Amino acid sequence: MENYKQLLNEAGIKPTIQRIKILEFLDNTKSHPTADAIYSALYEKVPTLSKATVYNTLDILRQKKMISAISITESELHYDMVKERHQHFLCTQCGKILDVSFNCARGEMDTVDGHQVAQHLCYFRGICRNCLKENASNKSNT
Amino acid sequence: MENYKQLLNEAGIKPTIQRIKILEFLDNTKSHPTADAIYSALYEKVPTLSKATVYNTLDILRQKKMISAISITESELHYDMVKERHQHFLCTQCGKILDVSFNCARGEMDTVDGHQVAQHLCYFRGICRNCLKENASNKSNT
DNA sequence: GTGGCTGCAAATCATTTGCATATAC
DNA sequence: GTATATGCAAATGATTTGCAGCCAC
Repeated sequence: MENYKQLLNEAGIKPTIQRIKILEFLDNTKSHPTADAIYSALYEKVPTLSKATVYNTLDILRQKKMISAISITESELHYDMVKERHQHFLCTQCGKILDVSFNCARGEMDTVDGHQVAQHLCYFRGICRNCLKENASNKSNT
Repeated sequence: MENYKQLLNEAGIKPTIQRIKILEFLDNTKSHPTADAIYSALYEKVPTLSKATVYNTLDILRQKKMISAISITESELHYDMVKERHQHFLCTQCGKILDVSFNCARGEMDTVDGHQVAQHLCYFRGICRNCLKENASNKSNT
């Protein structure tokens, strides 16, 4: 926990228990949770936590580029701790959002059609390898 | 208008005046409007139009792959008539969403990390060339 | 006539805001 | 001690839903 406190301090964010817990949670999950999922997961440990604080904290962490938002589901935002460059894959069968390693050949480009690119997002949708496997074994059982 | 009627018929969608107008509007704008913008734009021409019908129509057109939704702003969805493959650029200064021609080297790939890719979305954010130009001329005037 | 489509209003869901209280330094 | 953060509840904004009336075939 000291780690996260230090990270927040370094970013100039006052390290309250709520913020530490949210950052810690994001760092230790691969599930790309929504604000609501974060709230639900932390509510037991920090019973006074409010959703407003979760949204507020997510906004601050985003401003400081410590986390990023993923809009792949087109309904609510999912959050991810920013680490190595990676992209996201939404399985349209199980609904999971997975990290995929994919580097666009022109991923480092700084202009497209004369526009200055600051950020480049890439999303994939399809069937994840887990569902593919299950589908295959279900089929063979029939 | 006959054109759009025919398009809808071919897709197996009953061509009501509301649906024809929405499709026509999407085909004739480059602004990637939101559901609300479509409603506002058509309200004069089709005064009985309701937002429920707009949302409903957009969903149907989307199911039939005649239009696509763009979640680049992360708040509301914008809509686009599906034509040649292109990507989208959000100008963080003027807020416009522009089409950009960009083909990812691996854009045609059908798997990433073993997951079967059905759809591949790419979004860019930055400053559009128009704003860049204005910024430059404002600077030189100072 | 009947089924599907529309329009209205109410409901829902994610997110934001206002404000009084609590907390960190 | 003071500024800042939190928590609650109400507000907002996008989207969805239920349902009665309407229209096309």
